[in-house]
Amino acid sequence: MAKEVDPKFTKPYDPAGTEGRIYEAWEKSGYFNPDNLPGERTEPFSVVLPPVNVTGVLHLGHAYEDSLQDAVIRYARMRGKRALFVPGTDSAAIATQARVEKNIQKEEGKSRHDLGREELVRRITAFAKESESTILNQIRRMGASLDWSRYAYALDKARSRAVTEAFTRMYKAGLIYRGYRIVNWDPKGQTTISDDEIVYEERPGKLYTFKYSKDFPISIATTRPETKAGDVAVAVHPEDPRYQPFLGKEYDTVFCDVPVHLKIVADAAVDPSFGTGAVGVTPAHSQIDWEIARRHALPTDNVVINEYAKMKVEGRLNGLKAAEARAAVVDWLQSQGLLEKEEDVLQNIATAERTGAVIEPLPKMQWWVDVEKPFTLAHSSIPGIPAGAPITLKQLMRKAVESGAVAMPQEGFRNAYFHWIDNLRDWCISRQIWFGHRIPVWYRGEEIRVGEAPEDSATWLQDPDVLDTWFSSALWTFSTLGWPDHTLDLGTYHPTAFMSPGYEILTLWVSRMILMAGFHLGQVPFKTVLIHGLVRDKSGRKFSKSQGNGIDPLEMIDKYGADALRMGLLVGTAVGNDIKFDEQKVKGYKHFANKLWNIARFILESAPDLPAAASRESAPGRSAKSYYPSTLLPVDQELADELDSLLADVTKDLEESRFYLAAEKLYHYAWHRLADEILEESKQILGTKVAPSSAPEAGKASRQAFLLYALDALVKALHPFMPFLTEEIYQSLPTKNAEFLMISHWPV
RNA sequence: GCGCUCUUAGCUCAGUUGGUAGAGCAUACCCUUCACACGGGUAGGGUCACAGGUUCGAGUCCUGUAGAGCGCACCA
Repeated sequence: MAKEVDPKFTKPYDPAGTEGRIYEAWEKSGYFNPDNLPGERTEPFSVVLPPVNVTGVLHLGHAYEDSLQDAVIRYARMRGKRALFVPGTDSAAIATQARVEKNIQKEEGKSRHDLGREELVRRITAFAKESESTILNQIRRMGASLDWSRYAYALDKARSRAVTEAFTRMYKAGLIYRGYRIVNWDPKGQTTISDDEIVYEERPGKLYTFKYSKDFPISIATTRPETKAGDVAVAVHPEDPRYQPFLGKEYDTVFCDVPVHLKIVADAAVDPSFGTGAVGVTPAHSQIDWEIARRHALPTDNVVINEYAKMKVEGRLNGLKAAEARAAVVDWLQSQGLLEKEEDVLQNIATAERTGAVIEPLPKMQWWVDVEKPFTLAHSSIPGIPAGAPITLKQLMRKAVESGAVAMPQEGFRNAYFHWIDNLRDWCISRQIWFGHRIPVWYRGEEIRVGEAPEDSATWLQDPDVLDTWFSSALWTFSTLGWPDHTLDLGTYHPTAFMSPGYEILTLWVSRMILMAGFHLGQVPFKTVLIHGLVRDKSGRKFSKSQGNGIDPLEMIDKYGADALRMGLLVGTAVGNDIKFDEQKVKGYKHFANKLWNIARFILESAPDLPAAASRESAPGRSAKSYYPSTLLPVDQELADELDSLLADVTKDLEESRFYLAAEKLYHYAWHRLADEILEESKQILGTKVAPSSAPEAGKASRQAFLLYALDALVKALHPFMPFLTEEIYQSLPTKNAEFLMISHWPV
């Protein structure tokens, strides 16, 4: 009685032999591009892939992000929407340049200055190009249904134009300005970085208490004695009784060969309980001191440390590295009998995220985005931000989320976001590196031009700096859709529907996309943002090259298949929490893939010739009842109802972003309900090779009809999670009536 | 210092609006039976961190405590 089925089902499911073939067929079909999707699709649904750095290879974090967003896109596509998933890569300016520079230094012993700007940029571009194709193919292997015809790269022509335009508009609105201010200087990377690119590290240090000279009346405490050569004042709390007599007095002394002039000032920023309650004010090498100096009209240009973190002063300290200078100053203090105390303390050291170097605050002329300056929007679709009413970028970023225009369903992340905004200062956007979007500003004497290159460009000098890589990334949701042109894509797909970035870039990227989309379009960049966690190793450590605990997603795919990897990453992990990656889990879902494969085999083997009704495409809103109105017996009708209610449940989970639950429920039903119970019971009804059934024909037909329906529905509902396997089964289903499962209708 | 997240079976984690605790892996025993040994069956294993409270009823809500992780600020 067993029917002959496709012989492929007689062997275990073979992901390696299936996935590549299927992805190629999908890609060739053109259905990744919503313009080609069949049927009437009016509702757009777009997701822009967080651009992947061209330096890298695919890691599990990408794999997770791809799985999550691809599941969302595939679900939307099956719901009949114009589903667009836009692929892209980022130049990751500092990271990429640092990496190539390191290679060149190692292999050729040359620095970037030996090569020159043009040659270095040429080399980095070549490296990026090579890296790009590697990573794009890796993303394909995850099964991500990206529309490759809309591929964008951060440094391509269209994106460069968007960057220039964005910069120009913000400059004209007075939101971008050039200013001489204290910045976070990375002595290793030789560039400024923004506050958000700083990583604080706790390190043991020493707190020294001393006097500048024998005659100086006040002792001060510092962890950086070497900077004291640059002091211009001593600040105390205005109400500190100990120092009232000295307020306003000025002193001249020579500190370790360096003449210093010190004024005693009162400033509320000083904590009277810390150290001696008196602060040596070093405006050129401390953010806080800079601000104190500004408040008291003290000189701010007393630079004693240069860009290489070396001393630049008169006398014995000159040319010493900061650490050496510190020792020298301490020696000198001791020899003069000025050192009063030396205590061990734990301090938070600011280091550069990319290079790990200790940040040296320095005053520099840089470009900034003003987050406090009011401006008005010509158009706005963001609730609470009317066009024409003055607003600041800070307020805009807050309102967009507060009003729900950007739905950020996780309360914890919403709070973190608001907290960040409250502490936000102007954003330093210029970087002293060569790879990236060069600042679109030209100088000729006192003249300044912003925007496209002037025609007589030979007489102008372009600003040598490039923009923070996050500046162009911040435009990504709309620069990928054709902005600044008013393209059809931009009108159709922006704001995008959904995005799921990691929490580590909530402030670096998510917030700035909201800023840019708000300013340039009066829109939000996405309607829903679901922040996800970090993929860690089994014991909770971050994956890192130096620790050697990296896991290559491609190796997992080779071993278990992309479907299994996707399930292993998605199931049982609440979005937002960190994921401890467990290979055993992936292995488990490989077994599940095979289980489903065999469920399909069983049902197809025992399937009759297809009842006419079953071949109908499942129009939205149709339940199993409407498929087989005359053939289902009550017992099977009950099974169908049970399945339908599960499908409704799963659909609700997907609508509310509980992917991990939806997938798990389907898994559980398929294995422990359908296979373990219903199929076993069905053997009695349908008969087996050795034990023919004695059940009446009507009972058989009814059960067969249900089983076909169940298989059809399961394969569809699992498709967002396990796209390859389900597509491969679908291609053999008698109920198949679309070219691909990918474009068939969701079973509810 | 301010804030966030987590604490559920040996391990990794689910548990959506409160209704008698779940999965995978691991463990023990049995079964190569006819969709699948990438399988089937059976079993053991949890006072849901702790202490209060709200409720007819709390893993789920509230308050507090402890531990772990993270973010922000301070860091003279």
